[in-house]
Amino acid sequence: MNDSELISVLSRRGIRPTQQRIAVYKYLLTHPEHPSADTIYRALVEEYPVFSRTTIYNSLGALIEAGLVRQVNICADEQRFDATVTDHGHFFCKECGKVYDFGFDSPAMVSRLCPRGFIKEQGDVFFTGICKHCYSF
Amino acid sequence: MNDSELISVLSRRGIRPTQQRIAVYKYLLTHPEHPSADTIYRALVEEYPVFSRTTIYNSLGALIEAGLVRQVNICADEQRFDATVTDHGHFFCKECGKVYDFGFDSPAMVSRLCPRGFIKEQGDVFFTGICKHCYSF
DNA sequence: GCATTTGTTTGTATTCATTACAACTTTGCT
DNA sequence: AGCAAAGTTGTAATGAATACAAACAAATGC
Repeated sequence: MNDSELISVLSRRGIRPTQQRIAVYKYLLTHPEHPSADTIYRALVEEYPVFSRTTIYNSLGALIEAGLVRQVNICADEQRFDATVTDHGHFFCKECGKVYDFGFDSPAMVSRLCPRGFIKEQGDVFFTGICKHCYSF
Repeated sequence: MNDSELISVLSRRGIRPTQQRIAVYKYLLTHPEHPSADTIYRALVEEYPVFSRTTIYNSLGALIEAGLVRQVNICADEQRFDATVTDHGHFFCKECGKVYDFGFDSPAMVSRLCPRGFIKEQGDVFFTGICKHCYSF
């Protein structure tokens, strides 16, 4: 996705396509490893020397509000963020700290877990354990 | 579960059944609404005036290590704790803020979602939305 | 074009959950 | 009893997230 496409995506969602928001969104799109606010900040401050931590949080807030980004509550110590908003699961490796995405064979299955009468807006499946790569040792 | 039963449960899990750990565990067993560390602290300090916040965290850590308690990453701002360790889901109502537990029709279904080669230690299904009671209005 | 207002960014100060640490206490064992 | 190991306590430190006010930019009205 190039910059003009990003601008139109943000505009269509009703938020002003500022340089900072575009940079944050672009970073999330190109780094699907669920970075923390701090990770995003460290990366972007290299590229744009004047970039405030607060702006990271503000931009993430605006993007979440607009439905373009999701918050992932997978680690206890810090929030992680994810530009993939379609239903998918997360696997957190206790060993290497990475968060892996995985799809569902049948997405409807997950919705079927939701109890009757409860209106589901967002669903997440979280697993914690040892990832494929760390288990080899 | 009375105190002597609690003592034997803790002992069997390999942790010393101290008064404080028993108190924390008993609180979680009798309060299934997923309290935070602070909520537990405030409640227990009433009963046992000398009770440190650090002890709450230490006890929770020991109980989690022993597999008797689970950490629930429901809110971004604070950890919640849960003495129900069998696989179950959580529904967070945006309206009333309550966290509902729900079981699965077929628990194996959840494990089947875990990607191949990844060693699952803990699984959690988490829905956000509007609960049955808030939807009625 | 210029002034006004509205929204955004920035940097610093603050909040607050959690952790680190060292002194003290309790428990288990011989 | 006496000793070592484990647990508890309170305070201090950490660090992610938020509040806030000043500076800045962009949109609107004239």
